[in-house]
Amino acid sequence: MFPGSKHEWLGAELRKQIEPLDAHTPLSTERELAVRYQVSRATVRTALRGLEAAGIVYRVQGAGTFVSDSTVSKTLTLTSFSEDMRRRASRPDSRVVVAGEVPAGSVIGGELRLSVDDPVVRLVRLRLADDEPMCLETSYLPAVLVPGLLGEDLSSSLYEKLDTLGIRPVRAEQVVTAVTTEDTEAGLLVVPPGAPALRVQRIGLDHRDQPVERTTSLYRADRYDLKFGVRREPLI
Amino acid sequence: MFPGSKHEWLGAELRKQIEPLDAHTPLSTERELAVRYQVSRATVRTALRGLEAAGIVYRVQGAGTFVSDSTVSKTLTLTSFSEDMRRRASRPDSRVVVAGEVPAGSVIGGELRLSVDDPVVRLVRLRLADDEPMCLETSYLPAVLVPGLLGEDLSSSLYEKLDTLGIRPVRAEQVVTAVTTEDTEAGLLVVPPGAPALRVQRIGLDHRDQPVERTTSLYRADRYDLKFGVRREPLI
DNA sequence: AAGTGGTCTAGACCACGGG
DNA sequence: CCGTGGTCTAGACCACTTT
Repeated sequence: MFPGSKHEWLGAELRKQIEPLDAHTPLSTERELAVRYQVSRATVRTALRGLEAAGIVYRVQGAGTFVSDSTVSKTLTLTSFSEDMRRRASRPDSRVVVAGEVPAGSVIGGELRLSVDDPVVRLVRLRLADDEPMCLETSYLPAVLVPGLLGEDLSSSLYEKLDTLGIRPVRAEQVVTAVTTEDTEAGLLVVPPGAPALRVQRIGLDHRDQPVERTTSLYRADRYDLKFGVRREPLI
Repeated sequence: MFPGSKHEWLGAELRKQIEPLDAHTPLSTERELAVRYQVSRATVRTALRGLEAAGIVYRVQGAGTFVSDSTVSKTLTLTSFSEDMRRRASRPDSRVVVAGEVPAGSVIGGELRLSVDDPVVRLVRLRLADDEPMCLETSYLPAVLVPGLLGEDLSSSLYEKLDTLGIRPVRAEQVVTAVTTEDTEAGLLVVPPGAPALRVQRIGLDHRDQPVERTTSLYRADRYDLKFGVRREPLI
């Protein structure tokens, strides 16, 4: 009751109870849960839908709801490098390579829905995990949205800083490609030139579908992979 | 009313109407739609949730529901190579490189939840798009699930064949990495040895969370990228 | 203040799965 | 057959955005 809605609370509660259970263990039925937690069945279903979307349970019509066998990963969600590394039990860090304000230009301007002359903050950072170079990240942000950002310490989480400014990407569109590293990139990542890398280009959008961030991440192929779940039909 | 549920029908209906609209155009309110289509507001919300999950609309509490500006792509769903290529307006084809039955072994056995001695069908195919090599695909399937598969023409869609056998992956767990091609792979893909490639390893699961397929796809980096949308929090 | 989407209820019937 | 999750209804109140 304290923070959010009933279904959110119930979802968190069930999550805790499910944690130690083996895969394919059946949960209580929706009707039982509704009685036990003194909520309507619709609320139970909303909570379960959240767990299903998170890859924690699966449901079979006519049979029941069961604990998922998630060997690989939870459904892909939008995360920052810092969050990602902490989840992998690594210590994230970063070194700022370039930080400054430049005109958007046509490519970045188009993607962030700005004019070519509108100023954007450009930020190139080398991201480290446990002091090892992991990823070279180039971010562009509309300058009007992030006043004073360039005066701050940029070696910690950018997403946390944006959050304090009221900027919260809730959705992103990503394009993933395999590339071989150029000389300067290879030098920064401490790999031989031509070593393979995973290039992830992301446009972050806020709750009104406005672009707030455009980031290209170049990950060392030997130290990074992208794990995620997909569904045949989007969940409804 | 003909094929499925009301919310499915309504979702498809709204989808058609939304198609020509500009991004950020507001839809009718949920209450209006409920009256117009003679359904409850809950049903309208179910339909809209589907469109939201598909990246077609976004909703802002207190303001309304709006057409998404999807420059890149719809949310990632589980698709076969054939579907994927047709969506990219390319003509898919394939050449069978190897097809046979082998013992699962510890790696494949573990992933498909079989014993090391259980037989699996191994299928290596070169996938073409518009007659150009695109991807080298190695699939493993539990042999008991696919009797007679090896006697059929395997150059068309594997997923369609599986479907006729009642095998339908609804979910998959994927791991994407960047690699450089080995000599034999490079030869089949017609790229220089050492050329970059995108490696997608997938375990397909049916509606009961049972593994039914394990496929490794090696895509030419110069001809393929992976586009998808992600959300900060899973949709509920 | 008015209107929007978000949450929640109590009830009903349907489609499917298992004994 | 019975019990399961899936769909649907009609209504209510809340949190939020806009005017």
